[in-house]
Parts: sequence; C-alpha cells; structure tokens
Amino acid sequence: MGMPNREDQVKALANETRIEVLRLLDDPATHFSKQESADPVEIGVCVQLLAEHFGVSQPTMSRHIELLKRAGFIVAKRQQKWTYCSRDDAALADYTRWLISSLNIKTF
Amino acid sequence: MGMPNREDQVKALANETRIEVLRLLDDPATHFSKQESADPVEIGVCVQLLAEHFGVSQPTMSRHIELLKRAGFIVAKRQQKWTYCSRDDAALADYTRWLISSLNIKTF
DNA sequence: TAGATAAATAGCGAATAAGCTATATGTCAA
DNA sequence: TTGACATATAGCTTATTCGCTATTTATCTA
Repeated sequence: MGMPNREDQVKALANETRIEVLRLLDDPATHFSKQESADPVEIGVCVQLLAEHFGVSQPTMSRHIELLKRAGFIVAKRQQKWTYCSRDDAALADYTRWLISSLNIKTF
Repeated sequence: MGMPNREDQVKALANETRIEVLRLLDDPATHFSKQESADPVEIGVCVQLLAEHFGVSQPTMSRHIELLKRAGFIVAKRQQKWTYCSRDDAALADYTRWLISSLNIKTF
C-alpha cells in the first residue's frame, strides 16, 4: 500500500461523522448485527447500513467511505451487490504513532 | 479551561501548517533563537516570527494561531507589543489520548 | 429480459477554509 | 502627540467540504 498520505489522513479525521464511522466499525456486532447478507464482524458493514445509521443519504456516506479509504483507514471489499467496509486497525495505529511522534508528545 | 471542544481540536489539526507550528513550538530554541524581545523557550514565539518562518502574511498566521488557541493547543500571552505563543503540551496529550480511546486503538 | 437493489458518479447549492490587502487597535518611544 | 511597530479585524477571492437529488453502473432474481 506504500507510504500513507498524511494530508489525506489528517483531513479524513477532520469530521465527526467519519470519526464515528471508524468507532462503530471497531465493534460492528453491537450496531450492525441486523445485516443479513454477510457477517458484519468477519466481512464488514455495507454502505447503505452506515448511511441509515447516520441518517444521511447513500451518496453522502459513499463519499465519506471514499475519503476514509483514501486515507487507508478502512478497507472496502466488493461482494455481490454490496461493498463491505471494515477498519484497518494497523493504519489507524500507524497514523496515531505518526501524529504523536511528529508533534513530539511525551506524556501519556 | 473546561471541557475541550473536540470539533475545534479535530479541525485545528486538519492543516499541515498548523501541525508544523505545533511541532516547531515544541523546540523554539532551534528555529526562533533570533527573537530578542523575549526568550522564545521561556515566554514563547511571537506571531510575526511564525509568519516569516512559513512565508505567510501576518494576518494569515494570526488566524492559524486563533484556531490553535480555540482548540486549546497553544497559549498566547500578550506582553507589550507582542503576542507570544507557546504549546500546551497537556492539551495535546489529552487530545491524543481522547483520539486513541474514542477510536479504540489498541496496538502501540 | 425486466425489475429491484446497492453503490458510484455527476452536478448543484450552501457553508467553511485559507490565502491576500487594507485598515483598526494597542503599545511604546521620541 | 506623533510615528513606528506588532497584532487583530474586516472584507474579498478562490478552493474545498458536505449535504442533497438525479442518474448511471453493477449485480441479482423473478
């Protein structure tokens, strides 16, 4: 996947809806267990279900997903009609490590 | 200072110039030792010097500083003609802790 | 082959962001 | 009190963001 674009990552997290999407995707079982086409934990959560959860239109959620994908924070796999979204925990950990070290934050 | 506004903080870090300002303010001695009106390490760095360093106009840097202040990431103290900016390390640490825990990032 | 469903894309409007110049305000020194 | 300097504010332009609806593309099913 190569070097992540920090500008993309920084912008991806500049929106509370997208942060919340990432938070929910950490525990899909709690909020998306009603998804029947595929196991939300194993495969991911489809765009439509995310749109419904946030009360935004499907194209709007599709755009959020695109930005999160570009940042590398989520992985989307197409399966039949659906695009299943899941978190890339390693990318998120990498980003926070970068942020902390580039700001030289010492205390934790 | 009360509860930090996470929206303000998230937006404050959505810009590479502001991230770089925070990075430089961690080590003012290296880049701002030429400041004569006050010790950059003890007191802070004035707006004009920051504007020069980044090659932006004084009002533009003033605006960046305002956003960083609102986020709580820098403290600005007015002294005579100057406004000296310094990092609030505790606020930055608090923000990163919030980010990590609200995204539930485990690996470090 | 139609029709239904999921997602992506195009295109629009309102709001926000980031730069600038010009001007106002505050502070100090002559 | 005037002039100089640092900062803040006002107002403008351009670009981006974020929402929407309408449409297109892809996939499945009757």
